[in-house]
This record gives sequence, C-alpha cells and structure tokens, in this order.
Amino acid sequence: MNFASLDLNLLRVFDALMQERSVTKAGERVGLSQPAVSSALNRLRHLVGDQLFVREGNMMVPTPRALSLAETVRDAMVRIDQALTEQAVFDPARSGRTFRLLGSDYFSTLLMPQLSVRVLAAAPNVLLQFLDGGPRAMPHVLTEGSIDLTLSPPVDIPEWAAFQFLFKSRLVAVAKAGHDALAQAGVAPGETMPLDLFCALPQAICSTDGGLSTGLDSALGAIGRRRRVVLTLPHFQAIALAIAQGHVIGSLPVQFAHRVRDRLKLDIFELPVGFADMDMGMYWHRRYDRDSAHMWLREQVEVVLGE
DNA sequence: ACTGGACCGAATACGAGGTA
DNA sequence: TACCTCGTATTCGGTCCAGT
Repeated sequence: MNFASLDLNLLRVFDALMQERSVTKAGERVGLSQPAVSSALNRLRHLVGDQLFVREGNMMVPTPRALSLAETVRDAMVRIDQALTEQAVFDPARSGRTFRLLGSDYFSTLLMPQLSVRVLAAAPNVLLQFLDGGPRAMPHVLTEGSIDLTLSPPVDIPEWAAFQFLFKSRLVAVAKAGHDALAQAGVAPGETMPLDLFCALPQAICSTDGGLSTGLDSALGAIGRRRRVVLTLPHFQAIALAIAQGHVIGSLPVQFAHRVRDRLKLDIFELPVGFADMDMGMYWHRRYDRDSAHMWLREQVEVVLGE
C-alpha cells in the first residue's frame, strides 16, 4: 500500500459502496457513472491488495478487510466534510439540516411533540425525523451515521459512543380509571397496588421481541412471586390503549403514564415490589462531539426533557 | 505538441433471481 | 426449463485536462 499514490476520491467511492452495497447506486451517490465506480474499485483493490467487495446476487458484499476499514474511512469522511463545511457557529435560522433521532415510542411521545415545537420555531428549515428502534439497533445506526442521536436506557456502549444522562425513570402500575377489582379492594390512585392483586390481574407488557420476562419479573421472582402476563405489545402507546380497555393492567414509565393518564382515563399506582429507577439518556458517535449543529440539537433535547 | 490518467457512453458478456 | 430483467465487469473509442 503506497499512501502517496492514494487518490482520496477512491475513499469516497469506498464509503459510498459500504453504504449502498451497489456499484451503480454508489456511483449515483458520488456523482460517477457505474463504469467509473467499477474502475475506482479496481484501483482501490490493487492499492489495498484485497477484493474489498465480492458480488453475491445483486449485492456487493464487503470482505472482512473492507469491514475493518469501513469505520475509519467513514470517520475520515465525516471529519473532512465537517472541516470543509462547518460554520463557526451553527445558525438554526438558516440551516436546512436533517436531524434524525432513534428510540422507542416512549421518547417519541415524551420528547418529540415539544422538541419539534422548540426546534422548528428556531430552525424552520430543519427536517426532524424520529425513527422507531430499540437499543439493539444503536451501534449500527450510529456507526454508519444514519442517526444523530439515540435515546434509551443504559446499554453496553462501544468506546466510540458518548452518553449523556437525561433523567431518571421509574415504573408505575397503571389500570383503567375506576378499575372494578381495585375499587373493590379500596385501593385509591397514587397508593401502592396490593401485591396479590398485582400478580392476579391479567397484564400487558411491553416487549419488542415477544419475550415474556422483564426486569420487573425478575424482581417479582426474587420474592417468589409471578405476575399473569396475557398480552405483549411492542409499543408503550399500545400498552396504554390496551389498559384503557379495562381487561388488562400494566406497568409504564412514570413520565409516560402521566402524559397519557387524562386522555385515556387511567389511574396510576405505585408498584408493590422494589424496582430500581432507570437512567435515561442519549447516545451519539464521538465524531459529533464538537459538531456545532449536533451540540445545538443535544442542547434542545436536554432542555425539553429537563422541563 | 505530446503524454498519461481519468472519465464518459456504448456495447457486450455474464451471473443471479424471478416468473411463466 | 426457458426467458426476462437487473446489475456488475470489461472493453473500446473518444474527450478533457494537467503536467512536461
């Protein structure tokens, strides 16, 4: 590998190929024709001494060598782009940037309505997008640069990811307002739901993969108890709507429960079992640490959730 | 003016996948 | 199985441009 003979445009082609997995689409992305990309790929292959991409059906699949280079090249591309285009201070009023956030519907409900008001008031030409996804998707989307921020409880973070704590969240038990069994037991909203009743009443739980056991079930198991799960749903909104029907109860993050309580006519109770609060926060790739637009976005999220 | 490198469009070959 | 479509790889003849 002779670095002096390296044409940096080849890295643009490589980066586009990593993202598109197609010579034709990579060409469209970087403004070259398909043969030009093919030729560039060939020159890069000779430089690196590796095939880099091999064809599998209609896809160009990266080799292990290409995968090992991808992160470094992507990082370099972003840094060069920032160096060439970055303004001294991000100007929200003039920016046409797209900000993409990823998280569960917990955050899209809790954060996005207010965040969109705040962001679009200051930056009317900005496009704000919130994508549905759990913590598992986090490393991939942050590495490839398709997402600016992910919002989630703590996860095992790679060393290239930055984390900022936003708020603590705890679970509360939720039932339809005036739930018969709870009324008969004389339990008022705000009080602790009796353990026997909590375990006996049919429950809906939030689970994106159909799993039937959560941290709360582990806490119950530790005291030799078990609850009756009859429904799993992938979104907290759906859990709340199901609870509003009256045939199930459930547990929701306290901030989320308060947000939907009045509209859906729900009652909120304390859980009958000790369960540790969760630290909610945002993650981003460290390459954006000093990106002024990204810093501005993080500030807006922090302010909205602080309120 | 010449040379070399990079690109283009067009043509062609070939492989993979979908479909009748 | 044959055929079609789509996409990649390669070649060819040509243009453009920078360097000598």
